[in-house]
Amino acid sequence: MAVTIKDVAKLAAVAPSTVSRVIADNSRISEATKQKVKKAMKELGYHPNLNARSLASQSTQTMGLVMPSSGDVVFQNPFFPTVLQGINECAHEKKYALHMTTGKSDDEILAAVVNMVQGKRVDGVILLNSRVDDKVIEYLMEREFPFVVIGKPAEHADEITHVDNDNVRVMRDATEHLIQLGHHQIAFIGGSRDLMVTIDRLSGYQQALKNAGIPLKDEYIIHEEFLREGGQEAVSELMALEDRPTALVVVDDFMALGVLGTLDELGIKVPEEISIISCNNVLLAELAKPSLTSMDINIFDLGYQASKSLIELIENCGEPTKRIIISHQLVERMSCSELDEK
Amino acid sequence: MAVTIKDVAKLAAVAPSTVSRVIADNSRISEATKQKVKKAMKELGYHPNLNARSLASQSTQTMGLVMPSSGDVVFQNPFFPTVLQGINECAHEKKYALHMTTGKSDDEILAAVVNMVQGKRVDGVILLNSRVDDKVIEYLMEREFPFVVIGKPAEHADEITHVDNDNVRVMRDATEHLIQLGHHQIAFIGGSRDLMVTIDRLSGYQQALKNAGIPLKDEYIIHEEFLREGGQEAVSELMALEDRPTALVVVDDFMALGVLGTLDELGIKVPEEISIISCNNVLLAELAKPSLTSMDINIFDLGYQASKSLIELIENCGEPTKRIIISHQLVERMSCSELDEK
DNA sequence: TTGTAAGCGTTATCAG
DNA sequence: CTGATAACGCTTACAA
Repeated sequence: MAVTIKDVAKLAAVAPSTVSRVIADNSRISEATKQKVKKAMKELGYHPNLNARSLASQSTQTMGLVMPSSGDVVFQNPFFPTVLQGINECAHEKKYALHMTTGKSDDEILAAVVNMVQGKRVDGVILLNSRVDDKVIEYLMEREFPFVVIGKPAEHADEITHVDNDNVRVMRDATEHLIQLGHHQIAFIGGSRDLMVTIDRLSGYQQALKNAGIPLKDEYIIHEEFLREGGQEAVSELMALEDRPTALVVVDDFMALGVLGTLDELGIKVPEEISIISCNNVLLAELAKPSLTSMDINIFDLGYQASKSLIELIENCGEPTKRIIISHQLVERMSCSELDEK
Repeated sequence: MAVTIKDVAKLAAVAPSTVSRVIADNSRISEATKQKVKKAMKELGYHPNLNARSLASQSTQTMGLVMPSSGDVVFQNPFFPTVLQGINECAHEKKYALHMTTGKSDDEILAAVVNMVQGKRVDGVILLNSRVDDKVIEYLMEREFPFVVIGKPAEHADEITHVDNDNVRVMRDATEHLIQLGHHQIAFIGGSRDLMVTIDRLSGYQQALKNAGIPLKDEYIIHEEFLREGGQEAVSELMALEDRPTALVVVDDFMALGVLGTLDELGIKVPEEISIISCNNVLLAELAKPSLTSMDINIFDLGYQASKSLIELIENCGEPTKRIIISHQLVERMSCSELDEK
């Protein structure tokens, strides 16, 4: 049995409650006893039992992280380590710990969330992925449990605190970059249609074309079920079109890497024959060959701000629901070139 | 205040302890009351308070994960999501939850570990990276706290339960594959010299050459400080050698991707002019261009077994320390070719 | 088979 | 400023 607050109290010849006050750094306590108690704590190597504390204080100083289903390929995306880093940094500053949850299926994840919420293991929750028809969101809203989502929630977006990029602008900016380089035939490659990112980015792409007076073509819009097999064919078909695109906007670096591979197999040179711009700017973008011009969406900040907002939500109960937008910027590399034919 | 065991007891007209027994699925309890209690629980939407339970039972059903320092580039390696997936799967089967820890510095991480261990937030710990002179290991050993490490611990390897690949063989097999393809001039590209993986894999490389009667050359051994800047030059120098290697073994797919990039800039074709084989076989290997022949080290299993061993360690106190070796196998893709010059 | 009651290690509410 | 003492919600002997 470990050393408890009582042991410390005994050694310091004070009451347990006094020790507790010293730990909490309570104002009304004489410097003398404070030192005495601290000395006793050091001497015994005291460390508070957090379960007991949580039980008594009804707070855990812990936040729950809900990852996407681990079976999902998205899970492999380097997006997550980075966002985690941001979350952790802010959590650490505010002395919060992290409790994690994944699962093979959505039901499994929901069960885990219920368990950590009702089990009082966490004070709030960060959702790292929002999907259409999300049971977890539904559950948390119903219980009025503090949570924030990273990305835009598919439903009730204005009742839910979330941190996101302005994905419409992200993609509009990306597309405009291509347009400025002289491209008119620009195709869009996105992921699953019921991801909000995809939806927003698609609309940004469409806006940019519209603004530039370039007609939209259905054949220029592809939704691969995220990398792998399917993508290959889709890209091949795209390149087989007689008015083959001269440029591609891709919603994700990881996906762009796959596209790059397919293009290579088809013997199409990037950026000489076709330009590619993608989004997120993960480490991969730099390593790809050619290195990818990508829209940096400041993933770290996404995590940091989410963490920060959650803590605010937890600590000041009346906190209004917020929508926090993280900035983005173009990072030019080698995958785009000017179109100078005619 | 949420619904407690007492509320259930009252509704079911039994004692709180009876409810507790039903939850624990205690044997000595009549089917009648069991049903009665279960009904009451359902009716009230009862969910146990895990902090209270942990406090009373001195067990948390939670394991702590210690990630590498988040500043570290290693953190970005797709290795982690996969290993996490494995850990989670087994944890889930055994009804364990996951508590996570990262930090910017080693001290920060150690502090977080101390906090979760002494704070009794976890029953055991999995270390996802072992470094030389690891304070965390030192701490855990001293306290005799259950933990397992993924990878080989730098010190006390035979007193520490760990799950690892046979990295010497992994790299020996990789190198032999190249030798079978007719290569004699094979260079080694590894990461930080004080990572056990690097050390083991280097020695596997050396063994393979020795066995084949191929002389070792110092100029053929490179330790990039993991991708980025440094690596570029190192590879360039390597390729500037007059007896330039015809093949490369690389310790990590991510790193290999960087090498591929550099090679491309130098205008050297893979696999025509040089063959590359790497290790780990993460999703990336498939996506690279050319796709990478890689040694699959079954990362998922690494995580799964670590999780399993930790739980054994926690649940049966007398458990002997174990060393678990996960198998590996060659996955051939497009980055290696037969050497047929003369 | 079930109930009673004593912890588990804190915090929090009163008094003093 | 400090000390009792009652929660917090559950488990677990020990009785019955």
